[in-house]
Amino acid sequence: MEQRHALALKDAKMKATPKRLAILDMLDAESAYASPEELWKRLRDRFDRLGLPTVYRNLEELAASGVISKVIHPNRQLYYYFCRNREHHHHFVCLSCRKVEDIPSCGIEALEQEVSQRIGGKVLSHILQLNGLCGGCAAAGGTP
Amino acid sequence: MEQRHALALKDAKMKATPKRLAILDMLDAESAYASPEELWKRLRDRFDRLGLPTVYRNLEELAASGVISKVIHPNRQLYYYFCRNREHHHHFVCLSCRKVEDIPSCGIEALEQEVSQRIGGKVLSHILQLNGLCGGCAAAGGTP
DNA sequence: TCCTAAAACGAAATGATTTCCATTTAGGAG
DNA sequence: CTCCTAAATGGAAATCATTTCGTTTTAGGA
Repeated sequence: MEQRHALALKDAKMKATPKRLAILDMLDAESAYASPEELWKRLRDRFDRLGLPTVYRNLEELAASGVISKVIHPNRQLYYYFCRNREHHHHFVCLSCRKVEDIPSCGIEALEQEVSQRIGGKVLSHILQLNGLCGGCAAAGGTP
Repeated sequence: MEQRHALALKDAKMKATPKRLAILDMLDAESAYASPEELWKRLRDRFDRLGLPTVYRNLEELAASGVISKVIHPNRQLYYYFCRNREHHHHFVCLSCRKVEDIPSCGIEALEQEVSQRIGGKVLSHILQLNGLCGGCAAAGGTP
């Protein structure tokens, strides 16, 4: 697995430092999104020195390279998610337990086309995310 | 126009205070999204006293009532937009000049259905927004 | 093995947003 | 029209997630 991540970093032209790999590994081991501080707290005992800014920086760089994805959260804090799916897709995120599920197809390319034409401009990106409660949390009467 | 806004506030069970109405009027006069601080600066000369927290509070309450909408911005700051369109719809926002255009139909209801079924949970909300450059900004070589 | 650009440190700064509580006000009741 | 109360506001201060800074360390190609 580390090998896989090291290669992903090489593709992104980022150095495969131990801390960067550890961050990736930790995110990869979850099916939920995590905040920089949470990851930092969990990684601290694996390194005698690990700065919170390092975690922030790495997560941001990894997201910029497309290795991980950002989650849009109502509280507007930063959360990241490691996603094996390399195809263009979107996410359903559970606001209670933070589980993330892929939404494989979105018909947005067509919409982008149409909107570009109509406004005569250029669509650079789109945001599509479904928020809700996963099966378990809904059954348990969870709240966002 | 103020009458229209006062009614909208009554519908939302919010008092029609002068400042609240002024905030709504100012947003309504724009075809672009605005930040709390920008609105505050522009409204300050119309009131001898106007606190920035009041602007933040009002914008948040108005958005919660659905009278105005929030814009999701890459810089993660708060922006708001007044939208006459009372139907469910989404927005194209120009990252350069901040112009907002409606995207009338989204096929997301179907997607919500499908995802709810698949995960056995509940989709509470969805985010869909197209980011880009409007016709004018794209022609002028604008940057996000 | 060296060298250099990239990465990490951690203390400190930042700055948008929120909180607090005292004061004012809108608007329904009488 | 006048009262009354819940809602709204002011303004200073706090919050706190995130970023910056200058220095030190390190990965990895030469």
